[in-house]
Amino acid sequence: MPSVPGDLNREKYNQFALEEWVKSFWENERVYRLVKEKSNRSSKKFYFLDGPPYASATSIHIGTAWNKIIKDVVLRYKRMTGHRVWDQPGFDTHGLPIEVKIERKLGITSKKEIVEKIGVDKFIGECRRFVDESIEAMTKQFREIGVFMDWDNPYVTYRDDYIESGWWLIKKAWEKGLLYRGLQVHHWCPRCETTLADYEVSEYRVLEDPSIYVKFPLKGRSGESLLVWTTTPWTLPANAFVMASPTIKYSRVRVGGEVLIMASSRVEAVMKEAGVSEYEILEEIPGAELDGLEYVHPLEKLVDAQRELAPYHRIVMAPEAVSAHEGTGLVHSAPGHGDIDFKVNQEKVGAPLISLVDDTGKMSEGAGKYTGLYFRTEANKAIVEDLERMGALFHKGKVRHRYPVCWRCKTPLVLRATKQWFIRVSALKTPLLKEAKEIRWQPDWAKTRFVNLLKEVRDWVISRQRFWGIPLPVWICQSCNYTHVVGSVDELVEMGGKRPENLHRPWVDQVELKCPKCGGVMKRVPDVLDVWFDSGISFYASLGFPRSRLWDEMKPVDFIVEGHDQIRGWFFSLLRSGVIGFNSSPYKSVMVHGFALDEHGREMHKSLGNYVDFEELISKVPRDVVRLWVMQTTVWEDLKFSWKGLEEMGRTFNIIWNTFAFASTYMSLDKYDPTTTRLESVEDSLQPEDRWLLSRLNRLIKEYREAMEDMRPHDAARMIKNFIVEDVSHWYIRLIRRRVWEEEDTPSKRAAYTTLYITLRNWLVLAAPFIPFTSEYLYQKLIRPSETESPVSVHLLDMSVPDESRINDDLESDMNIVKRIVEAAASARSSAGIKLRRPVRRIIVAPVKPGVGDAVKRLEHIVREMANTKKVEVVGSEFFEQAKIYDVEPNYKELGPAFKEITPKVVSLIRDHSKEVAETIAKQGRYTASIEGRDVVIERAHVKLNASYPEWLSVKETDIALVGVDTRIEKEEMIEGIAREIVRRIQAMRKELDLPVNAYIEAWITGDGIVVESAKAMENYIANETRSKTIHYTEPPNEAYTREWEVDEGRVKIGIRADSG
RNA sequence: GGGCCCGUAGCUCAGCCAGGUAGAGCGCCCGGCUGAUAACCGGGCGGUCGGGGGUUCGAAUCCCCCCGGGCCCA
Repeated sequence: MPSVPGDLNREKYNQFALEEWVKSFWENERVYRLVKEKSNRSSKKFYFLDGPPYASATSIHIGTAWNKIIKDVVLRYKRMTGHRVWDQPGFDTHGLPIEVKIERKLGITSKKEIVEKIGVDKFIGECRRFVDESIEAMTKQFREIGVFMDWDNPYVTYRDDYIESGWWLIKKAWEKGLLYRGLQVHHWCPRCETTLADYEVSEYRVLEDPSIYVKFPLKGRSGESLLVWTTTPWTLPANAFVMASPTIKYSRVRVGGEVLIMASSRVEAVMKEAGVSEYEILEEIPGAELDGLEYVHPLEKLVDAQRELAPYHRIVMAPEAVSAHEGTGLVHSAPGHGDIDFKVNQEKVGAPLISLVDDTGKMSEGAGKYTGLYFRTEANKAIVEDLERMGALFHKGKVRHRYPVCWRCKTPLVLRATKQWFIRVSALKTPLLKEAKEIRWQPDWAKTRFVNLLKEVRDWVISRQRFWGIPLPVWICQSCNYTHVVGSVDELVEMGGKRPENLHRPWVDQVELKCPKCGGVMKRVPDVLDVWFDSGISFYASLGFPRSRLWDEMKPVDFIVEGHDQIRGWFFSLLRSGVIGFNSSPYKSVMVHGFALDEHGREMHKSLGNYVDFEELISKVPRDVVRLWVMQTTVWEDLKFSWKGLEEMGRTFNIIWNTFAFASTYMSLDKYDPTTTRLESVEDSLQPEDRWLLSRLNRLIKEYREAMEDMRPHDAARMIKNFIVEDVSHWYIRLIRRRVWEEEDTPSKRAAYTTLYITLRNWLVLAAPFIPFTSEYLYQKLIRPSETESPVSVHLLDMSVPDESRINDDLESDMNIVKRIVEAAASARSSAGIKLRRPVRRIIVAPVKPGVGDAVKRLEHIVREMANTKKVEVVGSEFFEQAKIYDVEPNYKELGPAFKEITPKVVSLIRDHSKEVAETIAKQGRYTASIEGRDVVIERAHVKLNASYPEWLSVKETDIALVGVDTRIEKEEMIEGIAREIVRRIQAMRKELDLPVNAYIEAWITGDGIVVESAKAMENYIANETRSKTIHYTEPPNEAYTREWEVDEGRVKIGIRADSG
């Protein structure tokens, strides 16, 4: 078997090039297919369902990339732990946003133009082409960042089989009595000519509207009117009644020759706004007394529809609709144009539901003289003019307020009553709640949010009056109105229809069925489904249910993960569909991720100029760097994008590379073969640091797996990063350097190699889900050449399993202590100005916490090596107490009152005997002396006591120990120190010459006496460290590479030359 | 207006669930180490833990209110 190669040593590190190499490697070796085949042979199923991104972009958002990276990490982990992973990606393809994009592209602005100018068939074709292009572009980018999913077989919601699966659920809802057609007030976009669901009404603009106060004369009370405020004059023609609150006080106010009724709390403000200063409050009356008062509508004669509404013109008690802080406390109600109006009418009035605005926003038949005028502009103007002319206007002003606009085309919306199709989700509240509570949520609060939403669940308007969507499969008989819901294409044929060439409009609209009741012609209702319906059925529709029975085998979905906006969105629509269709939740566990925001925590938008383009990102930052960086942020919290953060992560990759390059360099030099040197065979030679690293490794494997199982991938990501950087690179490799440099093939060196090799190999396996490119590369370069039997790709390995018997808490705790002692020693050396290169005689440790002394004794060799000391002494803290030098200064404030007139003499005494006084007070608390025959007792409080350590002892005090460095350098230490200075310089020169690490040289050393003397005394050491065959103490020849150096003790001239022999 | 989340050093973030002397990395300054070194080690500078109140011997952590940001709703 070949040994570990040294490729990584020779190669210059370039993460971009590395990833390109891996990309072609994966293609050439068909790695994804191999991974998939291995996974398919596993027995435990893992049904992952991809939340389909909306296919309307040519470039993905950073958040979308993060989303897929999370999924990829989880799926890779699951495959490596022996799961049969379902990894089909999906795309959401229908809906208004795409229609609007296509309209723009075609240069049209209305539904009418789609039908008459373009043709629905061509329009649908354009939508489909656009979607296909988007899918292709997005797929390319997902692949680019290393996402291993089945990209050749995504589920796509516009396909006929998917649509057919959708029909199945509508039919199911119908059979359960959950599907109904109803008249309800909803926001409507007059440009898109479709109804919008509540959640689609999400954008508001500040717009100017009229703010008018209208007089509604009371019946039978001449000169007395209700004062009504509105900002939507166009709704006045559809007025049915006026709402007031029984708990508000109202006033009869005399203005000029008439009396107006309004809320008492509003009189002052309204009069001020109207510019009326002369008015008189005649009487205050409780709101309840207004109940039932009848009025005459000022537009009654101009609007046909008012004939139907006139019988309902009275005051209705509706506190839920009335505010005492706005308007007049009397609210005009048009049940066909207001949500709350509709409700109050339904519950308390029962007036006919009349909307006087048509699909395109024009006043409809029934609006009398206003028919044909556009609601917010022309109609408003005409109505206000008429009111003014007939003296029904008390005041006319303007208001700027937030008004809802269409989320796609920004057209101001109109509230109107239309006939729509609903699913009675409100009837499913109990099962929805029950199912939601069975689901495992990460984090916990997502469940809280979800349950809160479910408690307020409302019926779902599923119909849209558009084209690019799943057609509503409802056919109605033109003669007898018999309604039938079709659940499949076969059923169409059974009902006498023809199989359409495509299930979209317009083809499906042409399918006519024969009425089973009367034999008449049945036609499809023209609506399509809300696009949220599409993704909500993906759990079974992506598997081809009900035509395929795969769903029965796979159910339920084991895992889904999306952003927290999807709690209300996809997580909810999936559950809703699951309960409608199968009476149960379709998924078992949910992970929620955050939003990708900009540096300042604001949303990234092209319009805000803070948008980071995906292509730009991966051209600047290597893929794995992006992956590990996004994965280390707490998954359910928002991700603040940061170029600086990415750059920092790039440096981590440099450390990873260096670590593997180190292993590659020395293992190859020593022809280390991991297949012949197993851990068991070096067991007896394992040093404490080796056992420590193996303990850390196995703890890592254990905790990593726990984090992954608990849906905390960010913890796992941080663990692998910290382990390789802190434990392996910063500590272990520093510890084993000496062992690795040994010339001979010692058991200790073998043990170090084996420990390091096992560690790096396992680390690659753990890292593989997160940084698939880098782990693959390092696996190919370091592991596979020697382990020739191992799989083609790192992604075909099984996830590491911890050997818990290797986890040693005591050893890890000892090592932690020793690390801190070494740190303290370094600090003490630093303050004494002694370089680490210079050996010191001894380091003295006085533990202040239990266990410290033992740890230092057990790992003494590490302290010696890392702190560069000949001896480590563990002593009691009295050592430092006794070594302390005390000094005092007189404290006049206390001395004066105590000693009065002899104070100056006491001060002199303290000054003259400061050392003695200080020490005595420090140890005994007081100092006694005699001044002019008088006994004097100097107390602790009489002086300022200072303690310090003597020159020869530099001390660092920590909470676990006092660590002292004996700074007295004898000749022996000096010689050794100088020798190390020389070695260090020869090494630097070797490197400058770019000599191979194992090349031999010849060296010349001349210079000041003590320097050369030291070199001679340490000749063996120097020769060994620098691979010098011979060392001459003469002037170097001309052909040698020569430099002059200065060390503390003098000058030295060094020459080196590669040894030819 | 409501539900949920976030706010810790100049920057990026741990720590909070299970209260016990405020941490890491980056950046800046000084020093050291170095044949894995664009690495690393020591020291220094840097904090009203968003603000206020409460519980407690003790609060970044638990409770209440407020401010700023996010998501979802009204």
